[in-house]
Amino acid sequence: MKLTTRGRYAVTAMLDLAIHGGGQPITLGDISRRQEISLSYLEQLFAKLRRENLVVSIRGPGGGYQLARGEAAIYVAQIIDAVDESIDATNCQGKGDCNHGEVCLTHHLWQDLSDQIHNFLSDISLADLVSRGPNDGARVSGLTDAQMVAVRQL
Amino acid sequence: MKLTTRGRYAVTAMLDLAIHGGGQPITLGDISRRQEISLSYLEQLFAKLRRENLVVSIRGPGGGYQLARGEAAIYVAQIIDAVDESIDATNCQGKGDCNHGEVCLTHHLWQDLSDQIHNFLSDISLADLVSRGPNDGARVSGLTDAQMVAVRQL
DNA sequence: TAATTCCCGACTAAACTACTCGGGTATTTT
DNA sequence: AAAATACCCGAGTAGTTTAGTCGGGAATTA
Repeated sequence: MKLTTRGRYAVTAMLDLAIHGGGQPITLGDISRRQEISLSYLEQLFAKLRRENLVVSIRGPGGGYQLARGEAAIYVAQIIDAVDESIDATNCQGKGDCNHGEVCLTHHLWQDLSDQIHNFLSDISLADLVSRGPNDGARVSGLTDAQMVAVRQL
Repeated sequence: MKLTTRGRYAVTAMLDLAIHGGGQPITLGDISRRQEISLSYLEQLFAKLRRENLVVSIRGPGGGYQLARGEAAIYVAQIIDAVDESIDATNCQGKGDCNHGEVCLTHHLWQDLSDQIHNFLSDISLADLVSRGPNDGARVSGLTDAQMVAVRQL
């Protein structure tokens, strides 16, 4: 799990698609203008998003991109994974052939930590982000109050 | 909040310090050997960790680094923040002077998302990571079972 | 005084980011 | 058919970041 500006661009673009695409295809030119991301860069990002079946493309005039499925079924983690190759956390490449046993200890701990962040982002959908609105704060919808309390205490 | 290999190095090194430093100072040479991170690179990381008061240094023979406080009071988010400059999520630099109102919408959404990840990592301490052990899995200690269930369902 | 260890700045190859450029190809409209 | 729209794709690239090296300090201990 890597978390960089590129992932943010992708999430932002997908969010734009979720907000402005009411069943109609949206051109990358529109997204480029609205979000101020270069068109060619968007093309590269959307090539990856398409490969991961997060969007579908329609060519020709009136074409553009659409979400491949409902915005409640597309999760932030999927978007970030699609555009950012994940980093290999172990330097023994998961073979477990570290010289001293304790080295892999920290490797696995980091792996677990990374997994937890991934799980966290795997449950925030585009629909969650859209429904939250721009102004108000730290609430992810789709959670019970009890869950929110637990997360806050985490 | 940025999440890169550099942050992983820092967390790994701090974890090494938590595990091997029983009140005694640990040299960067030891950490370098155990974790296979170059000494000079560690020096750069620890300069930042020291500036953020996460470690204290002792010079001269028998010297080294110690955690600045108990491992239960040092959190993963603090370590990552110390070594990785956080990215500015808005391209209007928080001034809110975006041309079209809807642009800042996605900016703030990302900001909130980033904050949530930060909060998440702000409550995992070195002690949590140490007590989990290397082999077994996805459990962060210090949580009740009810909280774990809630998090899993997130 | 010699060894150890932190401290610090300058430098660098390799990778990554965020683009540009120059072409395609599919589809629709005229 | 021709023109316009829009996706598709690879190559190149300036600037930044990563993960180091190198060389020299300064503090402390034996």
